Amino acid sequence: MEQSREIMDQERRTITIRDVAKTAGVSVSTVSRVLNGRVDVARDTKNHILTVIDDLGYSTNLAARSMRSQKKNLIGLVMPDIAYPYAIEIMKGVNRAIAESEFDLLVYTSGDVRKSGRITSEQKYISLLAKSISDGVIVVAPATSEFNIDKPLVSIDPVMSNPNYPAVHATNYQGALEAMEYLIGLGHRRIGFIGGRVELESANRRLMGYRDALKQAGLPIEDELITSGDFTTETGILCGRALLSLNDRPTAIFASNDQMAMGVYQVAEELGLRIPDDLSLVGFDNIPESKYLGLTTVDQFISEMGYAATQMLIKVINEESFENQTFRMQTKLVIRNSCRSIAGN
Amino acid sequence: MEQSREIMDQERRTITIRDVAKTAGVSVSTVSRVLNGRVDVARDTKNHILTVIDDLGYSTNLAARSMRSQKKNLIGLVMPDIAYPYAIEIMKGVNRAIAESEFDLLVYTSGDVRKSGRITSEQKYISLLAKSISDGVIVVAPATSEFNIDKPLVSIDPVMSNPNYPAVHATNYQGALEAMEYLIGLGHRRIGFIGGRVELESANRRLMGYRDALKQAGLPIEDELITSGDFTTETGILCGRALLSLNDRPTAIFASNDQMAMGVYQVAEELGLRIPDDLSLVGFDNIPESKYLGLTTVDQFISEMGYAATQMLIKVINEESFENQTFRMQTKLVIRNSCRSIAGN
DNA sequence: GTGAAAGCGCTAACAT
DNA sequence: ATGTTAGCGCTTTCAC
Repeated sequence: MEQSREIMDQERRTITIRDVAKTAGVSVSTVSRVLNGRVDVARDTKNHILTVIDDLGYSTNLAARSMRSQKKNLIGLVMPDIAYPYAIEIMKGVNRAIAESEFDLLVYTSGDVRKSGRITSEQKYISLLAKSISDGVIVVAPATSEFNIDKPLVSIDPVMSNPNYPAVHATNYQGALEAMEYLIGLGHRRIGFIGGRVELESANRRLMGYRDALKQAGLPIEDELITSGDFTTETGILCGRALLSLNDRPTAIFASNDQMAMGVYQVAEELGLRIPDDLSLVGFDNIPESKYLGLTTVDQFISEMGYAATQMLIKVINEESFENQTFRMQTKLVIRNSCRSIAGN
Repeated sequence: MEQSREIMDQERRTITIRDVAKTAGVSVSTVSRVLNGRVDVARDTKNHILTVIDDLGYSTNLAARSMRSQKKNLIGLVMPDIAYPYAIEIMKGVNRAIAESEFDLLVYTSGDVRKSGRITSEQKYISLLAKSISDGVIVVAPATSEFNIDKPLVSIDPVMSNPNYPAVHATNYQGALEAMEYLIGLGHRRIGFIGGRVELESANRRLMGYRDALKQAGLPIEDELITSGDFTTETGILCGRALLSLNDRPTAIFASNDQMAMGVYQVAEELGLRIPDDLSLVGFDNIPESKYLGLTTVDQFISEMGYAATQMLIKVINEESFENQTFRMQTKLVIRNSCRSIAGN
């Protein structure tokens, strides 16, 4: 009985470096040296300690370690939500860069954008939180743009165009412009637009591209053709319905992301409109799903952005330079499903 | 100059609870009390401290906090890789449960299964590592099955069927059996099989389902019809090629996950075989991609498994009971593309 | 209601 | 080559 309780206690308690030291009959620092691969430890001592570590099933307490040492070989990725296609693509790219590196990855999320509001300046909180245990952080489209810069930070698609830290974003304006020029070139005169959340720099630049393309072509900018969603398929449906139920229905729609374009796709189907034939539809983002629908889209190489951001961050970490550089991913129009030409109408 | 250097220094240094205390003219413990929402702090003091915190842009160092306190409101998800469909589905489910809870999520990955081998018992390392900063951990298909149980742990699709911690897995055997019965019911007599990594319990149970279904139907089990991949599309292609180039080509193929089934799909296309008509193809997992190909598949509700695992973990954390329960997700055959019936041949 | 002091598990000087 | 010691930033008794 005595013994079994002893075992219970032993099982419950966390095994620390001190337990290892005691069992091995050495000091804590020697164990620490072995743990951190220092060379100044006798072979025998080292082997013995390794055995004890294995026997006891000891493993480092990351929290304690990161409090003391600088290099953690860990990169943090902070996202408000990890379940939408954009986030997933980012993660794929980050993941690839991580796999090629000596770093491991810690993705931090509160699971839902809306939950972020709970605690005052949650965004700041989670960012710092991740920083406290990692060597640097990648932040995706943060709600706030202010950070305590005591650790390297790279931002993907930041709210502001010139933040005071390195950033990666796509050539949103250029991409939208090209998409519009493509549609206009096909003869479209009434082109609907579905925008994204207005507080985002990227969303605004896509809208600017839409407007400028029309202007350049000498076409009118009509308010009824400009709708706005929040990048989800649901709002794509809503906006699609609004646009397609106009008296003078647009002959083409440019959605500022693919998820919303997919919503339009659905609405068009409901209304009996076939997508390349009855309505020209272009999206933005090129998420995997859009391939299956044959969507024409502006590829901003999301996963490459994640990859680039990670590489930038690693570079900054290793060189300890906080240089404020911006990487612009070139967008590209992917015509999978050539839109209907109505030239001559 | 003096001043600017001072500012620099200030910017670089991390702002700690002591800075807040000093600025606010109170003790560290009072600040800590406010931070943790204790009630025994005077309103005025509290408000003042809150202001200072905001001014200084202070935020808690997670590492330090988790060293001292028990409740961290953080759940860890440990995965070898986060970029393949299965992992993504798990994450979606976990994410949903997290969004509904008071917990936040920390996903830990080394980015690549292969990298895991680098450090001795890396798997144990990362698991403990995540545990040291979270209240509990969800582990997905770990290479090893031993863990130090000092924190709640739930495993999804563990290697062993009866681990000594709560686990979630699908009814793999039953699912495979049903898929096979479906194909056999359509009259198929030569059904190819593509298995998964043999060290995984789930893969073996799917193979057992295949074998038993054949046995029950009085059909021979032929070695040349049984191939094995590693759950990637590439190996699906390899196995598909092998099976479809047999002299006596199978009329149906059951792949033990959808990614491999997609590989077969590709091979079939290359060979000019149309999928429902010339070859019956069933997968397993029901990842989003399979919807677009119209794949018939065994749905194991992956994301629900992530959801269930998270809920189980939260329950265990809150009740502090380490009960060893197993949750079995019922699989379901999803016939999207009814396979060719050859009854009567 | 608030402060002083003890430590969580670890690493990094500084000793020896 | 190894041990001793001083903290990292925080929470938590225990005093007052």
